[in-house]
Amino acid sequence: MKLDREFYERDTLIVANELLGKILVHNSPDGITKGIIVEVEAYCGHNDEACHSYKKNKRSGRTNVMYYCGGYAYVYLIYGMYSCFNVVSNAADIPEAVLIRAIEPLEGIELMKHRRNTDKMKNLCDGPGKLCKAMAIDKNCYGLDLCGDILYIEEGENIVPEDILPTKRINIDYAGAAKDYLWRFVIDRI
DNA sequence: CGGAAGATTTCT
DNA sequence: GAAATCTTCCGA
Repeated sequence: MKLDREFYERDTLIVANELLGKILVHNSPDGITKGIIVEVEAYCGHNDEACHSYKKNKRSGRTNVMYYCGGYAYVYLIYGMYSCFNVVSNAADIPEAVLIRAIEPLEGIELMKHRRNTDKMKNLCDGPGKLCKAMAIDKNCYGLDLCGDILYIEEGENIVPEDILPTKRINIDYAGAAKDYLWRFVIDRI
C-alpha cells in the first residue's frame, strides 16, 4: 500500500517519525530495489539553521522543490560526489523535508551490491550517499512525485514510539543552536 | 566570472 | 584524521 499525499502533508517531525519502518521503493530501468527506512533526519525550513532553505537563499534552483506540497523527492549532490535523498513534507510554501539516512535492503540486493561494488550487507545502505548509490537515486530523481510509480514509499511494519531513538543530527556543526536539536531518529532495535 | 563551501565516504 | 571532488550559490 503506497503512502498517499495526506501522509506527507503534515508536520515534518511527525512525518520523520512515521517514515521509520516504511519501505522505500525505486522502480529503475535496471530493476526494482526496496529497503526499510531505519534512520532519518528532519529539516525544518525557517526554524532550522541547518536547513538548505533557511538562509538568505530563500528559494534557489536546488531548494525549489522544498516549497512544493509534501510528497516530492528532494535530491541534491553533496561534496561533488554523493547524492542525498529527502522527502518533502508539510504544505506548499513551507520548505521542510526529511532526509533518509539509512535503509535495510529488502529487494534487489544483488543489484545494490553491484552498484555499490561490495558484498558486505552492513556497508550497503548505512549512509545517505550509500543508499542513494545502491538505489540509483541521483539528480535525475529530483522533483519526482512520490505518489507516482517510479519512486515511492509503501506501508511497512508499524514502529511503536518506544522503539524510536531521537538523537542529534550529524555533520551540521555550522548550524549554531540548531545542531543540538534531537531531530535525527533511528529505530532502536535490530 | 571566480571563489568558497558543503545534510559524505573512504582509506590510512 | 585527511583527502577526494564538483555542483551550487554568493559576491564583485
